[in-house]
Amino acid sequence: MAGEGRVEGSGKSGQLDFPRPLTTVDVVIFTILDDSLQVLLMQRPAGEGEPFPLSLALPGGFVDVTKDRDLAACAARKLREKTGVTSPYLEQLGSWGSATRDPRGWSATHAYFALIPADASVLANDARWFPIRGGRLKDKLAFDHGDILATAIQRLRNKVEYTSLPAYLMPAEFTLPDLQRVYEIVLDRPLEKSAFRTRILAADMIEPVAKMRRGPNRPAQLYRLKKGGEPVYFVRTFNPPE
Amino acid sequence: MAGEGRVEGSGKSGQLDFPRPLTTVDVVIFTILDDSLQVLLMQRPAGEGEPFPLSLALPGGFVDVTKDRDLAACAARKLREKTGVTSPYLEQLGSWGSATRDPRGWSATHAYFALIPADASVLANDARWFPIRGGRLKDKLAFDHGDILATAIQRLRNKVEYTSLPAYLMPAEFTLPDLQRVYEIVLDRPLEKSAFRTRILAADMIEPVAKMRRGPNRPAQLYRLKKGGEPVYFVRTFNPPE
DNA sequence: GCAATAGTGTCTATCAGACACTATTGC
DNA sequence: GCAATAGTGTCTGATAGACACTATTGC
Repeated sequence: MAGEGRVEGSGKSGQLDFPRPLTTVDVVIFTILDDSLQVLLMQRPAGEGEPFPLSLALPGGFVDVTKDRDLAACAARKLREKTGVTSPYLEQLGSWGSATRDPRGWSATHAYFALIPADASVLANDARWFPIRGGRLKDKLAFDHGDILATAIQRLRNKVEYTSLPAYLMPAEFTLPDLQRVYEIVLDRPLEKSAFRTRILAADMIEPVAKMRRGPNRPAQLYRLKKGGEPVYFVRTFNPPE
Repeated sequence: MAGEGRVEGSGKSGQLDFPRPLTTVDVVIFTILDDSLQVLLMQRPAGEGEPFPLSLALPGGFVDVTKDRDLAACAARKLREKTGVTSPYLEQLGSWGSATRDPRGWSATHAYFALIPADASVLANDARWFPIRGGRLKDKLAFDHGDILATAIQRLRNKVEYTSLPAYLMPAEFTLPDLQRVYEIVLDRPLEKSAFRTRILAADMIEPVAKMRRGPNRPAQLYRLKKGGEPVYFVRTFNPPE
């Protein structure tokens, strides 16, 4: 079998002379597009010996020990290569490793999840957005990427209940109803306008700009994210369960 | 230098013919002992070529691709080898990987954290409990284990605000004041007795056993964890911040 | 004026915090 | 009775939910 993963004997130290698992990084990249939550997926290559040829998969790949200083840099590089985005919200999601998840051998992936505004990205040729409907993706994914994506969706939904994360999905300027709509898309349920506004404004995370969005109705105040970038944690979730 | 980490050429597939990072798993094991939160640490071996000889470190080590089916099994094995505990609360904490964290080369560790009752453990010879005072450990640790431990403490404290995690630190039978004391130790602040009892009982996570703890005062009802094992999430944290 | 959306106010329910109060044991 | 700890009740404050109400635009 190809790629046994035993390191070259070092002579001196027997310590390191044993098979090493493969090490990869995958990134779950979310955005809001067409009024729904979408995730960036790629098609696997079709080359000889490639696992899951032509299947859909999360963007990711092997850690390059010559290019990547650390795991977060590796994830940021993959995000940049696929979307051109350089300063996203990027959070570690967890790691998945087992003897069987990759047919090439024992492998472990470090998964990250990123939130970006759709209008800030220029996609690579082999990458496309796929909508998440009803909290799930229709397509099957390569490896255990379906599990990783499900975990990412769950983490996102959970955090949206009590944090300002959706702010990172917004364009530079947005209105409060825009932001509420994004919360509702991610949570897949309507929120109370009054409670929503009170909470967001109390959190002191956004500031008004001297512009209004005009339309066929009353104009809405435009806001932008305050500097700082740290997500805000609310003290209560939006809805007591049941 | 020893342990370059380049895999043996496979001939067929050039894909896998590049250096692989080292892959390890470390476990942050907490318990309550002597009325304080404690973490299990080991002394690093002193052998030739060993990094951080004789320093304190988290229990952990390389993934054994022949013994470990997956990362969680590897973490459970290390916990079992050091404490004898077989069914702890075990949660993934995150992963740390960089070119510089291990002098032997690019390495990535998958960190877990475990909660066990002190009375259920029989420590390995080279392992000892170390108290965490004021939310920190006095000693410096090997590698980046200080960072990992700090993250684990923060995660534990954060989750204790709104979950039933401390229940996994308790012996089989305990009273409500016992449990409250453990919450207070982890959070390092006193809690209101009345609110605490209301919340815990409403969470339906423990059940009374037909016994009381007697002492030089009013006896206290003994409880045990209900079957199921899943931690309970409360809808509000204990204390609104400030 | 009317439709449409932005934004506010008012009432209620829930639950943590504070704290006083009662209960049950050993001595 | 007294000390000590277990356990309960009562009031207040913060905030989400529900929902009605006002505000400002285009047509």
